[in-house]
Amino acid sequence: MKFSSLLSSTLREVPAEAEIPSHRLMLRAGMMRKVAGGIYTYLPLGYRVLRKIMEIVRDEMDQAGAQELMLPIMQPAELWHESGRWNDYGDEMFRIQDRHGRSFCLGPTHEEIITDLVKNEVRSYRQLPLNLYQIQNKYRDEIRPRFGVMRSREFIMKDAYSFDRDQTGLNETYQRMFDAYERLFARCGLRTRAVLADPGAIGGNDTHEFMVIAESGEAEIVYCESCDYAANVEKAETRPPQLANVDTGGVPSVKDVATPGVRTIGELTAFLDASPDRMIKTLVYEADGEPVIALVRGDRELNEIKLSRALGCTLLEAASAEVVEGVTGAPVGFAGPVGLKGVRILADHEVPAIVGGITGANKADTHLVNVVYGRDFSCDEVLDLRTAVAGDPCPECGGHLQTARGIEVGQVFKLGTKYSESLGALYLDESGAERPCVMGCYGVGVTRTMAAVIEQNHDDDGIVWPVAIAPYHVDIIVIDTKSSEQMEVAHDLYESLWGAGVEAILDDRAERPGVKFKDADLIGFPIRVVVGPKSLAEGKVEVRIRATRSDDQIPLDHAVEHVCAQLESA
RNA sequence: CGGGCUGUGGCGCAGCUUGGUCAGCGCGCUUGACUGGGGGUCAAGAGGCCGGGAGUUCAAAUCUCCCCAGCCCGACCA
Repeated sequence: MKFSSLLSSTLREVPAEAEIPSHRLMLRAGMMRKVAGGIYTYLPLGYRVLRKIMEIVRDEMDQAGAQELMLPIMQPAELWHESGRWNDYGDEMFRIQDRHGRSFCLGPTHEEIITDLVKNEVRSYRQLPLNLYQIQNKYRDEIRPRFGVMRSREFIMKDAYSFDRDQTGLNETYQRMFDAYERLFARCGLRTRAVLADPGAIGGNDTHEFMVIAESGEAEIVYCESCDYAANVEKAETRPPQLANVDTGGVPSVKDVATPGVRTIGELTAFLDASPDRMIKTLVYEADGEPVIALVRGDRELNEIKLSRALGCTLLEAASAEVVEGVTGAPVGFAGPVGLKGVRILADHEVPAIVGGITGANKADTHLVNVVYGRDFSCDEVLDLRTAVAGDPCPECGGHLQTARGIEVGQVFKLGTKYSESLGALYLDESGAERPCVMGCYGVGVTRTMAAVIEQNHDDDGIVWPVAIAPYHVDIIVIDTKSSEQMEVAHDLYESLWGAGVEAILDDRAERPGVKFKDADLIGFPIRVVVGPKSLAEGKVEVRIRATRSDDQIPLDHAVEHVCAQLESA
């Protein structure tokens, strides 16, 4: 490829909308262009990177025993009605109608389609296990697309679905896919960490997310400094406190305190000069339309995912002011558990350990002090409801938990039989009994992986591509394109490199050297070979490694060999 | 969807408060010259229904209303 004919213009200035390094660099280096919010065109250089990632993914999937196929993007609504997700999936699904008014969606994921396929194709236990995957565009109408390709409305995803005879089979498949994911991301040049996660809307039980630790990550994870425990904060468990050590015997009886206009924990802390860990934060929610109350210690955050799992509800939202007033009889800001009737109350396991608590009195401008769990109020359930924070004890080993931000590049799920049962993916076992397939599903965000690689591999000058997914391995820069000698040497080198299996691009543009150097750094080719008068006078070319910025003068007849060796060792 | 903000040549922006030399700057692009090892210099150019519509006015990029698009902060998720 000659640079002069490549469709790629680098930008000197950063487009205003780009916030994070990967987004800025993908635009500046001419990897992609925005078409609309969360929708991008991939230019030739960017698409070469994506193709390489996809090839690595294919290779690992094939080795893990998965078979590639291609499912439709446009999917009939009927299948989604069968699984119940036409309604459950909500506004995030793009829905369209054909000329007859029949409803379809643009696939946000493909459990329905694949399960329907297996239902029709698989009859016998002899056909199992089966692991099927595809690499395709996915469509999700994100509330807020952002960070370029990190959260976009159209993105490339590898999705795999496994069908096993039983849980044991699924466990084996899951482990095989887990291992394949670790290899696949490593081959892309990423350092990832697998963390426990919440299954969310897709359903199922066990699930791990593959996280790239990065400042710009949207997910927060906790990990233990002493053991292997790592989890998304959505999921991360907290240890219950030692209630045996709690003595509430000496607490005087409950008392009203006038707190005019004091509504928030912060205001209350200041007003009463009391520490927030003595407050009982009382939150009113609506779970599938039913009001419920959740209690956490004043200095803690309620984890809504834990709460909705505990309640088994699909829609959980903070209650409106009217509902709060209806439930508590007081304006927002003065809710408390004492004396509340006719509403389900769930408390975080730290709440019973609060000695002499402070909470709302369910009366305007009034709070209660000296509140004790068991004596002054009770709950329907006491369980883990709060969000884990740095410094918490590890739920596995009791060690110290740390927090970090991560970009989720992949996820593996044990789905179980949710979809095979609702969609009828059944098989006959050895004894002739009909049984549902036990399913797993496995996703890799291909476009997001590309961005994550840039987040982990860039410097002030631009991208530093790992060799495995670089758009080209080598950029050959001709200093003076009017010099026929330099052009000839560069062309020969170009041909020899391709002959040796090295992907080279020849920068034959009539630009000044500085422009070419800047572009080479920005685009991030792993190796740059400069053909210029200085070295050529000694029969040499200059070989520079992007990652280390090290320069070597190499005799012309050793150049190909040297470059190959450098690529090998990188 | 709520809150904050922005839309002016491909990109980054000024102009708007106080309507009238107001169609401007830098980068990029084209042509030529000089240059030639880290985004060079000079000269000459091309390129804009000032996001769209309606209004106010003698006069609108500038004021008013509506709409659209985008960005940031929050509630959803790979």
